[in-house]
Amino acid sequence: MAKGSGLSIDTDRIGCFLHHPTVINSFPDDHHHHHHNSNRRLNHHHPKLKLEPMETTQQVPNTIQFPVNLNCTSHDGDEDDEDVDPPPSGDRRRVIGEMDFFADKKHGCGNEAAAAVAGGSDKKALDVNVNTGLRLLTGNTSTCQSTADNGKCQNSDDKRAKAELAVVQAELERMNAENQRLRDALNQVSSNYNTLQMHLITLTQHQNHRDRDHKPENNSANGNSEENNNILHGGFSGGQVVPRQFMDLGLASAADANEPALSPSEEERLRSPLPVNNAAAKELCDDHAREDSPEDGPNKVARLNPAKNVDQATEATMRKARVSVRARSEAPMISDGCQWRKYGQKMAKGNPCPRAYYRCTMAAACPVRKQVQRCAEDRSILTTTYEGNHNHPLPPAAMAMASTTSSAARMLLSGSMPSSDGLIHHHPNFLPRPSLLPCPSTMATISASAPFPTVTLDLTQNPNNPLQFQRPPAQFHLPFPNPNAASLLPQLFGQAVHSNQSKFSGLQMSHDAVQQQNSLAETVNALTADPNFTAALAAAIGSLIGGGQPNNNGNNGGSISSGNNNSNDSK
DNA sequence: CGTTTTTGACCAGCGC
DNA sequence: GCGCTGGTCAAAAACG
Repeated sequence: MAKGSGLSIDTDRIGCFLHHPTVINSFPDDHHHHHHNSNRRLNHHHPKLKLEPMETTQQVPNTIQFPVNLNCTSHDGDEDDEDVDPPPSGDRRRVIGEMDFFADKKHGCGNEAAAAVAGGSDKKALDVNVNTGLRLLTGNTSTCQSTADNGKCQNSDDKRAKAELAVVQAELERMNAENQRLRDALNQVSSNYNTLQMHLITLTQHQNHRDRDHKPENNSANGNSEENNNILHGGFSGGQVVPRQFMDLGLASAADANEPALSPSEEERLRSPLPVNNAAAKELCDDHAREDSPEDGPNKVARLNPAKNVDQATEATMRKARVSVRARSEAPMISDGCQWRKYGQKMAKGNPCPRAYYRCTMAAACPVRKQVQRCAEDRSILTTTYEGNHNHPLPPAAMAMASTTSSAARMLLSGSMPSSDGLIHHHPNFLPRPSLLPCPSTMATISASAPFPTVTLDLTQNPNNPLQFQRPPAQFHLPFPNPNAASLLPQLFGQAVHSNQSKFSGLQMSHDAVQQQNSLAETVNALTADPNFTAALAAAIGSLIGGGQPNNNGNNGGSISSGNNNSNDSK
């Protein structure tokens, strides 16, 4: 409705706006943060991962089948250096050599094999420096070399050596395949670990919340069974902890007190690895929405056209989930690796500093937006609020921030926060890796009372926080002594993500999928591995791991709880 | 000249 | 219904 008063109101605000010296051009054009082209390459061929399978007891018997030593496999010039490092003179090689020896003898051609090794053209096969067993073999080669049939023997042995080389190469391929399978298994285990971790956290929160409530009605037959059902199955959608806002938007849990228990198939889906992409998350949310009886409010629309509008509602909810990052910075905007375009600036109530609105421009229709505003009380504090999920691959520099905010948002959407008091501080016990996250609980706060579910990461409270941005020598903004530190944040994030990617290298996952697999916890791990990186940031992020749903796509952000419940924003 | 920023206007939600 | 506020649009201006 074109409220006629709009003009005067806006004009008034504009007037206010103009009276503040910080308003005009307070966000200069320095925020085109192009991708930091990381030189870090994906560690797709981790030598250790490749070699380990060969050391397993399962591999050794296979080597027995090969008549000739496998030493050449370690020195074959055709090999990928990354695939096979020159192994140390370890037990495996010795074992193989000895096996070769006996294998040759078993075939009754021990001397021939030795001759092939000794007189053969493949000098690589002579590499017996670590192989005592082959030393014995080579010691017998004089017989063949000293005979008149030496040439014939050599010719025959050359062929034999070639054949053996082919066999060895085949074995190498087989081992590579085995490595690949093991990597896949490792990835699967890692993924399952993350999933279980998140489930555990959620269940812990459920339990904690239930203990706090002490609601007698929870003991009722239905409620109890439903709750137990969900807990037993690791469902992360405990109804009691889902903020009403989400329910209204179609994300409510099926475990809501009045809701029937999940169907087996749906339980299975909830049990299985959490959604790793937007589609899956949406699907899951949609499932929930389908089970929810529409409430008044936003779901009125969904009642008219459930399938379509539930999607819309889900999208809306995902978009409204926000993650806010507060950090000290003299710069107008924190570099997060993404490209943003400013589309608006507004004076917000209670804050003389304008709020700038940006949208992601890395893809045509990327719905991600962010708001940037200085804190009224302390203008050295910059609050950046992310909202929405990226619909495009992210550069490494942006992946970590996106993953972080997405995880935080998904924690909100997964219902892993209480609904009653509206504002909670994450308890350290909820953190998967408490030792890594010695943060004050106030570093990460969740607001469910605000119009939009909001997570706030406060990076300003730790006095030792390296993210205390120094006055920038240039445009940006980071807390590192290095004048170029400004660019380190995204790179560090990117590095963290990279190191995660390496874990999934064998899965041939898409860029998105990799991101999706990356848990926030892993990100924190990687971050904390960097001694220069802020423990406070890790702590803040880690405090969100609880529901952290690794989702590449995701920048979600938010603070500001539109309702401006963030006192520091003081709008 | 294409892209980005600025900024007045518009819209929707909410409270009274 | 009206006023207030947050958020967004879009034409004009600025920028590179």
